[in-house]
Amino acid sequence: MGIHERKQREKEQRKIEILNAARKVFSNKGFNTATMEEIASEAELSPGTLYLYFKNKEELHTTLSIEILKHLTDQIQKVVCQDISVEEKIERFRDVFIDVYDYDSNILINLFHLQSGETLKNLSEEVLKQIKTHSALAHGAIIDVIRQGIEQGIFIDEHPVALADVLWASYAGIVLWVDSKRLLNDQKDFVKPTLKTAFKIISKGLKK
Amino acid sequence: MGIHERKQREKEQRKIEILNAARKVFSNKGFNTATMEEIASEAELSPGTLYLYFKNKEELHTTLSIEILKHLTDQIQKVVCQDISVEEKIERFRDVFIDVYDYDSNILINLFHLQSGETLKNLSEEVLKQIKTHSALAHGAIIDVIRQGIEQGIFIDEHPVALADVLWASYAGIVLWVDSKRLLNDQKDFVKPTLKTAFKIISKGLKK
Amino acid sequence: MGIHERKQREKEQRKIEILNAARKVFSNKGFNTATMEEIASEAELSPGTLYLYFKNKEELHTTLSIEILKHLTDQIQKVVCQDISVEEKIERFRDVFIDVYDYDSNILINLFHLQSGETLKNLSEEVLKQIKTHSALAHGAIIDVIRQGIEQGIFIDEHPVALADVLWASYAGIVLWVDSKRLLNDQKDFVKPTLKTAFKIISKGLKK
Amino acid sequence: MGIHERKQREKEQRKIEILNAARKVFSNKGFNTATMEEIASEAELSPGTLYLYFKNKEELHTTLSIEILKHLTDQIQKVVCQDISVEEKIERFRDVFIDVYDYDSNILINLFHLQSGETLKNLSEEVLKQIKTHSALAHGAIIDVIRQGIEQGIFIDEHPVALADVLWASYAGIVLWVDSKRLLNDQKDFVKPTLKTAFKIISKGLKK
DNA sequence: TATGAATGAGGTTTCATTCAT
DNA sequence: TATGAATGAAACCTCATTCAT
Repeated sequence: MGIHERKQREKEQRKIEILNAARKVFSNKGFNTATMEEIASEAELSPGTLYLYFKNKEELHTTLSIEILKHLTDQIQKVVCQDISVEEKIERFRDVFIDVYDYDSNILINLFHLQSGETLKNLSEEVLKQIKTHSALAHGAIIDVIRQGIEQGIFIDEHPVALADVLWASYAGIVLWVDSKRLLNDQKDFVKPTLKTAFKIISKGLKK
Repeated sequence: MGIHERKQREKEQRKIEILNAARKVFSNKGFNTATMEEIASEAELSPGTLYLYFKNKEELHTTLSIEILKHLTDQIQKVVCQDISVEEKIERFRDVFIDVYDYDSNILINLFHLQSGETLKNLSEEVLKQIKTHSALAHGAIIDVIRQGIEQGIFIDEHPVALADVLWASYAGIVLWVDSKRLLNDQKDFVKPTLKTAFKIISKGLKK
Repeated sequence: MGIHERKQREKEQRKIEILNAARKVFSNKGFNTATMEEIASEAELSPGTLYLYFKNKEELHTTLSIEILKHLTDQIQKVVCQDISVEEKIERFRDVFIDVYDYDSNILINLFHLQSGETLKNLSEEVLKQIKTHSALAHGAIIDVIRQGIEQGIFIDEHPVALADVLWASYAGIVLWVDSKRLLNDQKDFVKPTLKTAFKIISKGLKK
Repeated sequence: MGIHERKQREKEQRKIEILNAARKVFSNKGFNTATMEEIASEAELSPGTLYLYFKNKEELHTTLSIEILKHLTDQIQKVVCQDISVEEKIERFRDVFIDVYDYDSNILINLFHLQSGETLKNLSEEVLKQIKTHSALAHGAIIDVIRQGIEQGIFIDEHPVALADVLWASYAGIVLWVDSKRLLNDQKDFVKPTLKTAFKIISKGLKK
């Protein structure tokens, strides 16, 4: 490995460290309450260093959010390609959400906050476009599966986009909700069971 | 009516005007981006006056949120007392949400934001307690209805609290979701149909 | 005088105080080295207060500069309207410069710095337009007088705009120069004589 | 040539490269707006390297300015030694200014900015002394020529220092002025004619 | 009670300078 | 000698809150 390559890799590593620190602090405090100094301190760097890797606070936050959205989209698209039944795919969607929540619960929270109106208003047009694009991919995948279910006569005969919205939004709502309950009650272990119950109910509701 | 009473009433009236202004601004901008000056201007008052009625920005915001929570709780409790079947009650819950969203969509958005972890972390213990209390009432009402459904053998045999969580969280998630789509796409009219579809699916999923 | 009027006047007064403080500090340190805190301190105000009267540092500085430019333009235009000979008008121009320098030497220094390329680059289009407009008025007045001189066969037969440029630029250069000598040598009293000599030479050079 | 000598020469060469880059950037942006990183990038070096050759940003800038001043002084002194009439010497002064402006217009601009009060205030005592010394040489040369003119009865009978000041300051003012007009109007070609007209006027004004 | 000018703490961001490699 | 990532001090600016009127 050449010296240039090594440096490049170190730089990437540093960027990841900053993103990790930022994810932690943003998740704990939210965009406005989090401070760059706190993120720097969490990353064991000085404030100025953050600006070598990200143009400003907003870009740091958005990079984080888009990264999250990409990750989820990838996982969902993988499910669609699998050679399994429609019902199993819906179950895999559930597993994707639960896996991602397990891996880093902040990921999902952050994503769903991004998609709430309040946050959307402060983003640049260009970033909004990226989010729309990636969201469209994820939802497109879900819609495809639901459409298959309707065509096969398994699911109720509604507009597939509306059904996909319900599916996605319910997941999102449940994740936000159980997370806030976790915070309020300092309990941690009822998230997964609740998610499973939720999915079961919604999947069942989708069927004819 | 004595002069003291009249003064008291005027004071209450002024407080309501401030809350109305604050609700508008907080809903448009979010807690951090909204400024006290903006709220004062919306209420056609000076910034200083706000502090005669509310200790600080946080208290103003929280008063608002609790008021919203109370309103929803009231409506839900009214449903529970009605002499109708379990299934009809679930349908009424849906109508309550839709009515409240119709009356002021920001009310619901605000409430669900309040219940997301981000906002919760910045509240005082005392306020958290109030929120917990009122939430408990609303959820208790929903849980009761679901428990009845289970006892009557109509609903699936799961823990009623989990089912209530799913119900509530799905509603919340769907409201946030459709609201963000509304903001992104400048469309307004698909909120109610989507909500109805969502309720239909979830209610159906609850049944045996 | 009504209470509103009095408040308005106080506000104007405060604005003038800030401009005075700013003029002092900017003249001492230059735009970049001067700090808002220093200006605030000079005005016996807190930093935040400055922003109640001026949008930002740049606007404060530019307000100052345009004020200066306006003042000079006014004085020059008054000379043009007087019923005196061309040669006397040129002499009056000299007196205007000397008077303004006498009244507040920083005024002229600031103005000529504004017109140096370095400063111009950092201004907004709108402000540049204002400067161009006011400059055009002042130069227009000077050009008119010179044109009269040429028409009357008193001045050399060159393009009046070029002659006006020379006149103006020489004044500016001499003011900057003697001011820097004043700073370097801590002498004060050779400014006015030098200015007079300069004007005499240039006026003489203009003549046939 | 020994290895030590060669190294020394390389070092000098590198220093000149840095000065060239710095001249370009300072001229474009001014002292405060220019950044060391930009200068380094222009010189195709890393920021750290600049500090091997110059103690800090200030010293880099001042070295540049003094170099410029030296250059102009050299040219002017050469004129003084020539075996030509007083009037021709004054004309040569004009040519020196025009040549230097032609060679690198930024040189003159930079020099005259250095001599404006704003810049002077931020310099160390030692550097000020150097500037004073070199300025004195240039002005001394000009004063000598003017004194000759007075002694020969060609020039008006004023204090030669004042006349030299007028000459120098007018040159400086005109260069700054036409340069700012060039920037404002994106015209390039009226500098030299204006300078020539200016010199003609001032030279004529100097004569009896 | 109502005002609104003033405050000043605290946040984001820049950039001259350093130092380990 | 050369690098360039990292530093951290210091600047601009905002806005919740106060207080004299």
